[in-house]
Amino acid sequence: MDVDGKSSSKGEEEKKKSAMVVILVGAPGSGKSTFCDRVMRVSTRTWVRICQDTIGNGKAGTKTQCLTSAAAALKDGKSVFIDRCNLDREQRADFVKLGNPQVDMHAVVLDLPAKLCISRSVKREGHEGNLQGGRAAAVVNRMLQKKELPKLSEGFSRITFCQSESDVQSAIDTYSALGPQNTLPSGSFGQKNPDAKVQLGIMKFLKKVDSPVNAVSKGDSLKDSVTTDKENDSSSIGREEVKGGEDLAFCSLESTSSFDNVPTLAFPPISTADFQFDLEKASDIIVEKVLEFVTKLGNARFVLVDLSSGSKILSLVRAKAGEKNIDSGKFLTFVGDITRLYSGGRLRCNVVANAANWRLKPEGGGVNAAIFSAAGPSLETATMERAGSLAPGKAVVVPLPSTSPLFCREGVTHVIHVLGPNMNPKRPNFLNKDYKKGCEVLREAYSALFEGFASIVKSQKTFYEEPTGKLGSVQLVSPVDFKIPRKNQFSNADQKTGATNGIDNAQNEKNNGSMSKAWGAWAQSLYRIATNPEKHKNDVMEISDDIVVVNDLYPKAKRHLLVLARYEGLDRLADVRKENLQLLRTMHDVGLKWAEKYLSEDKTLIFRLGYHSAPSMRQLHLHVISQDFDSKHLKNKKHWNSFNSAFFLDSVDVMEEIDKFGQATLKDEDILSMELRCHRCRSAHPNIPRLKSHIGNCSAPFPASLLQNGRLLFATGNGTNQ
DNA sequence: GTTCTAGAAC
DNA sequence: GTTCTAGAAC
Repeated sequence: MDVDGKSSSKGEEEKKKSAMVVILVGAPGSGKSTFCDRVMRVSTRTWVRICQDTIGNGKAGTKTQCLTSAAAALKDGKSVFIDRCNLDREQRADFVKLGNPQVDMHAVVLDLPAKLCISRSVKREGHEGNLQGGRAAAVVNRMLQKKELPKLSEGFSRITFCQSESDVQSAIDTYSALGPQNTLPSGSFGQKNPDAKVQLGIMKFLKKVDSPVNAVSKGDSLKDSVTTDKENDSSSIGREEVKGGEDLAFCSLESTSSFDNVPTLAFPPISTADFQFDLEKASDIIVEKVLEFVTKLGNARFVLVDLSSGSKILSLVRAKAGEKNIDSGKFLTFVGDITRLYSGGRLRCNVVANAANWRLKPEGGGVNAAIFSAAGPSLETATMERAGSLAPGKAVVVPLPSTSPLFCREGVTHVIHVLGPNMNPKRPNFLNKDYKKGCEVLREAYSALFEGFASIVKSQKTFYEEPTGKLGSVQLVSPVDFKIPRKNQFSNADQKTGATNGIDNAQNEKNNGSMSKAWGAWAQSLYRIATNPEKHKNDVMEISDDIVVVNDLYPKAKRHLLVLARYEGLDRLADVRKENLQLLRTMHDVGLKWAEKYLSEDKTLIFRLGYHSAPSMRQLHLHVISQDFDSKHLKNKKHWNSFNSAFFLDSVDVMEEIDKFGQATLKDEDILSMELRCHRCRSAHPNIPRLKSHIGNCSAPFPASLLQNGRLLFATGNGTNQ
């Protein structure tokens, strides 16, 4: 195609305008080629992947060859991926020069853990760059040492940082969704602030913005929504930032305002749309209930959201809230798409309410369909794990999986499904104009919704509050309420009716039900101790608001104790997110304290603190276990390997991983059937009795990896040369 | 998580 | 014959 002529046609002008260069930045094994492949497989845009490893007739070529090919592809109006490491500024500079006012210059940084890149590089066969085997580790390490993360000032209009697999996935989604004419907002997205003193869970998701294709009009969300001074402030800041561009482009703006860290519930008006509930009555109830809970909850915000800018219910509520003098910093009304509050409106809401249907299914339209669609299929799965259906007036809290786009993009950690009364004869549970009953149910629904939100706020207390420091004062066996009180579902069946806290019982039942990963009755004992430690006075060694310490009932070593987390919903490590980091630190500190106590009593002991990748017993628990494994209860392969394979995750590593990536990498249960190896000298043994007799005698030093980073604890003066 | 036990491995 | 594992039941 000849595009050399200056007088290009209008069509070509358009085409050229939307071309872009995406420079991948990442070590070997970071997934650059996969990234390109996956985007190119589904994209409707024409992409050319320039790969230095293959550009020389299938073999490695030169940088100049890459530049020439890239320039040629751009001339053709094609978009280009530069698939080479590009780890330092100098390497990138020549490619950045390919950009011009018609060509967007982007960088996508695959900044994944070195460990992961190395293991991928080592494993891969037939890799185009032929970087395989043991050499890979050295190469990757060397390259990462001179890594220089790209900056907008190098000439990029957009940089996307990916620091976890889920970051990579959302970047792939973003680029895949780009049609031939679409552009992406400018700015730097996804880079975590390395200097942040307190790592807040919400930070993870802030700076990712989807392709604007489906974005709601920013004008609407910013202009019409504002009812409070604070909101006015933040929106005017927002508008300044976006001047000159249609899309939001917050360039690595990490807000330090405490306002952004206030737990916030976004909720749609319940029952007023399809369920045809009277707007006057509904607005009275909303204001009444908000007033009640604003007072109750203290540090939390409520946002009533409606999509249409002329929303009658919103203006009614606004007027009535004004009359009642509701603190405008705690309650606001907002016009916009409830599934895009952050990306579309700069409003951070960690909890979103869904006007659900009784089946808790995505079907129908309105808010329900929109939320299920925006959250992706994982919401449906997570919902079904909690409840199968919902009665009018009830709510169910569903933690949103971190893979959900609503989590990644909008920062939503929980969805609360709520079902209100129905005044529409064509819908189930029609109340036939019975507004006495209707108002009752609507009040109940808002109470249930706000109680659900309150329970989340409470469970994330450590996240929203300043860390309170070490657990100095240990309470000895005094009754302490569980973080989220709930009925004892195991012993008292007739309590199942009449939800005392308004939250539908279905969510409790399902926790324990027949879902894929259900906990058997035998797996509940730790959960029960964490819930009611005062009922287990004989077993409990320490209680605080956050933890309970017990001896393992079947210790697998001379000393083996468990630090239980007293948080509802944290059944195992898989449930742990960044907002629980402080809890992990507390558990670790408590574990250390006990290990030190025992070390002072017996200097031959060595301790290790860690978690099982997939525990058998419900309720997050930290094992504090001495490394003698001298116990009659250690009987089989599973016992041994659960403490002496990668299945056992050291507490120090878990905390680091949660801090960096927001979740821990868990090992599959398969590795529990691995061969039996001594944890010191790594010798293999045919069966448990032979292994046990070996470890009774083996005094070889521990493997180097265990001697690092404080994974093993020795008595002071006992050195680390064990 | 443990206990029990059939049957494989020795 | 004895030892040991692994799967089912709880």
